[in-house]
Amino acid sequence: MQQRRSNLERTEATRTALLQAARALFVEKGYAETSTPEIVAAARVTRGALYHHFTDKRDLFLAVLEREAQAVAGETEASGSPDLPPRDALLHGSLAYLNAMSVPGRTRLLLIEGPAVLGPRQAAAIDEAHPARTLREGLEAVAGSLRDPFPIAAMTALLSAAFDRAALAIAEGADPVAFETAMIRLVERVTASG
Amino acid sequence: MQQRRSNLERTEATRTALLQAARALFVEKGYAETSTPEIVAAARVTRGALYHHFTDKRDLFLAVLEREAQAVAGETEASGSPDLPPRDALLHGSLAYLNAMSVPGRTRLLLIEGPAVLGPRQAAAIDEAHPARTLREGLEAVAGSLRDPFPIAAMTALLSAAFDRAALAIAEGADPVAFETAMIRLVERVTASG
DNA sequence: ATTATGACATACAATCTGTATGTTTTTGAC
DNA sequence: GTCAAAAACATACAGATTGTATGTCATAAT
Repeated sequence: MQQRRSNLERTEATRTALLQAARALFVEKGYAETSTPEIVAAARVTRGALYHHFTDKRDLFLAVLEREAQAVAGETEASGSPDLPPRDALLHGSLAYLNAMSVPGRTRLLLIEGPAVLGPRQAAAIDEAHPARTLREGLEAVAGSLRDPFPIAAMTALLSAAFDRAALAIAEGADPVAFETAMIRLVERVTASG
Repeated sequence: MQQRRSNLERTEATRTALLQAARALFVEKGYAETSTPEIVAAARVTRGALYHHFTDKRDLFLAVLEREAQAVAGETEASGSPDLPPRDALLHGSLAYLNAMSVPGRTRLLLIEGPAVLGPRQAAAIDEAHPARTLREGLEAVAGSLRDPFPIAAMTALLSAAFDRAALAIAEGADPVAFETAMIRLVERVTASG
């Protein structure tokens, strides 16, 4: 009755089953309120499998997060419009990011649970891997044409936080248009040459 | 050998002992990694006392948070400078807030653990009780003199998020001046009439 | 075919949380 | 001042959770 699957296939199958089940539960109930017995039950595996593939619950959570962050990166990048003037590219990317973050559960995982479970440092590192880095590069691209410059790294962090709050608010049911408008306004004002 | 303390004194004493011990441990190790046996040991009480005064661990955490939020409110308000023009008052209050948030542990409690433990909704409610409300009122005060208006509620949320990130970054060791500069720049640009 | 390795499965020890049930102070009436 | 009621604890306990240790079975390597 055995399927005669290769080890690679077995690993792949149980890992993704665990990641999907864990993601759903972490989104629904949060990290702390989700138990490993629940996760393995949903994934139809045993705890032995979990602890074979991940060092602990936190490690599983980290894997879920990295996967999610990569999905965000992919989706925003996919919406990339090449050969736009820097400032327009920045504004365009802003909306793409908010759109990518509107996938259910994403804000809770990346913006709420992540920092608490992994600590602000590691969470910031994950953010810096793409969203924050992209934003910073966008700001650098327009900074050249500004009269009085500003601390780019700091401003990147501040705008990044604003983006995240906008995503969070939209996910919580706030009016998307209002937040998109406010966010665009913010970026426009900051990057205005005047 | 009994001290013959009144019930009010007893309650007050153990409650503050618990709140102080809990605060220190929550700051040091986070909410999840702090156990109630640890807390009561540090406070020199028993778990019975804890569960007599608070319904559960989360309730104790909530009490710690509200205390901390009130301290922030008090400190920023104390630095209040009456009869300043609205825009100057806003800028002045901005720095006061960042200053108040620089008390060790405050960012971790209010900005990291809080949202994760209580959920973004309740955490936002605590924020709205003073910092966000103050900011919104400040924005409303200057909004009148702006050419094209913006969604004030949304903009309040975004700037509030930026403030919090600045506070967090400074607490993590980033250059305070850079972040204060960037933050002031942000507020100035948004509230600029042009 | 046989052995080694990877992929699990099961059992266990240590904790932790919340509750239930005692015990000791205070308090309030008499 | 005495005594009952209530508040303020203290102790014991049940249930659940985490990580580990150990055992088993499928796959891979020789």
